[in-house]
Amino acid sequence: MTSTLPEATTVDDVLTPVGERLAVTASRLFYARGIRAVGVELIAEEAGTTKKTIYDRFGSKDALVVVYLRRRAADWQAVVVAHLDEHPAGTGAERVLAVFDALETWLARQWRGCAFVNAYAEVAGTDHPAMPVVRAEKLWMRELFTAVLVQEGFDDADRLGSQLHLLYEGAIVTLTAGSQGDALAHARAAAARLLAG
Amino acid sequence: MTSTLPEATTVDDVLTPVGERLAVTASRLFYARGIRAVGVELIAEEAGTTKKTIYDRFGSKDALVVVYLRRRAADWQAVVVAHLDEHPAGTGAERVLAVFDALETWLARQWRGCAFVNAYAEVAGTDHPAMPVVRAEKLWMRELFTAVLVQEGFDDADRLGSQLHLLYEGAIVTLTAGSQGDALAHARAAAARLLAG
DNA sequence: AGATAACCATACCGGTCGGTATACTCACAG
DNA sequence: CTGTGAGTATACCGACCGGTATGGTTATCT
Repeated sequence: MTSTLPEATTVDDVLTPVGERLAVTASRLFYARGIRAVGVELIAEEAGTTKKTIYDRFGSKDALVVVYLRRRAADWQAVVVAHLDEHPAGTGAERVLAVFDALETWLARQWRGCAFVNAYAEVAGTDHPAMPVVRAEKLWMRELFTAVLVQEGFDDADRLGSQLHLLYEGAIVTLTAGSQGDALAHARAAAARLLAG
Repeated sequence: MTSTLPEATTVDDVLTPVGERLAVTASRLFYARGIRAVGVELIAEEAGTTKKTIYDRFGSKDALVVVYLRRRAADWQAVVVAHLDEHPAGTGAERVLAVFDALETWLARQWRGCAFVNAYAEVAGTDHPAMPVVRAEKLWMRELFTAVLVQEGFDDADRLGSQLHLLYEGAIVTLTAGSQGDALAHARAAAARLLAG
C-alpha cells in the first residue's frame, strides 16, 4: 500500500528563549484553566517576563492562542505516530487499535479533555484565528484512521475511518466531562467489533 | 421488561415573569457565546431588565449558569423521550436508533455543539456548581441507552449502551468542532452495526 | 564603533467584569 | 390601610482585562 499518513501539524516558528518559555507557559495555563480565564499578565508572570515581551514576540493574545493549539496538535500527533511505529505495518486491526493506546497514554494525566474541543467551546461563532486550527485537528484524526485502514487493507476505509473517529472523540468526552473511567475500554471494544466487520 | 428510563432532569423552581425572561435570555446567550463571554449586564439588557433583578432572583451569575444548564438538560431530555414515544416498545434496533433521530432534530439549528461539553471546557478544574450538572447529563444519556436496550431485550445492555453513548458524543463533536456534515449518518451506521452484533 | 535584537521594569490607557447600594413605583393581600 | 414582594433606574465599587508607551540594559554581529 502506498497510502501515507496525513501530514502532521508543524511548529514552524523558531522562538527566542523567552518566547519559548512564554509558549510553554501559555500552553499549560490555557489548557488547565481555559483561554478567557487566563490573562496575559499571568502568563508573563509565570514565564518570568513581562507583557511587553509577549506583544513583541506574538503580537496579540489571539496569536498566542494559535501557537498554543498548533503546538498541542504537533505534540499529540507525534505521540500517535510513535505508537503506530511500534506496530509493524500489516498487523491489521491491532495496528488500528494502537491509536487508542496512544490516547490512553496521552490522557493518563490530562484532566481537562480535548484542548481543541475546549477551544471550540470558547471561540465558535467568532472569527477567532483558532477556529481553523481546531477544524484541522479533527480532520487530521479522521484522515489518520482512514489512512491506517487503507494501509492495513480494510475495505470501505473512509466510512470505517469516520466511525472509529466517532468512538475516539466520544471516549475523550465521556472520560472527562462524563467522568466515566472505563470509556477507553468501551471505545476499544466497539472499535474491535467494527473492524471485525 | 420492567426497566424504566432514567429520571429526567426537572426544573423545580417556578420563576417570576421577569425571572423567566432572564432564564430564557441567559440560556440563549450562554449557549451562543459561552459563559465567560457573556456578562450579567448584557443578559439584563437583552431581557429588558436590570442587574438588580438578576441578583434578587438568582443570587449570583454562577447560580444563573446552573439554571441555564438544568433547563437545557430538561429540554433535550424531553425531545429524546418524545422521539422514543414515537416508536412502540418492542421495535428493537429501530427504537434505539430513534435517539439519533432526536439528536438530528435537536442539532438542526444548534451550531455550537454540546452545551454541557462547552460548559465543562470553561469550568472544569474549579468548584463551579455547574460541574455536577454536566456530569449528570452525560450519565443520563448513558443510562438512557442502556435502559432502552434492556427494554428492547438486548444482551449486554450496559456494555452496548456505553458504546452507543460514545458514538452519540463523538457525533456531536465531529459535526460541530469538526465540521463533518455527515457525522450523524456515520454514527447511525456504526450504531446499527453494533446492534446487529 | 555603531547598529540591532532581545529583554526587563513600570506606568498607563479605556473598557468591562461581578456584585452592591439606594431609592423609587406598583400590585396585592392581611 | 399597611405591609410586602416584584420590578425599575441609576450610580457606584474594586478588580481585572487586552494592549500601549517609555526608557533602560545587555549581548551579538557587521
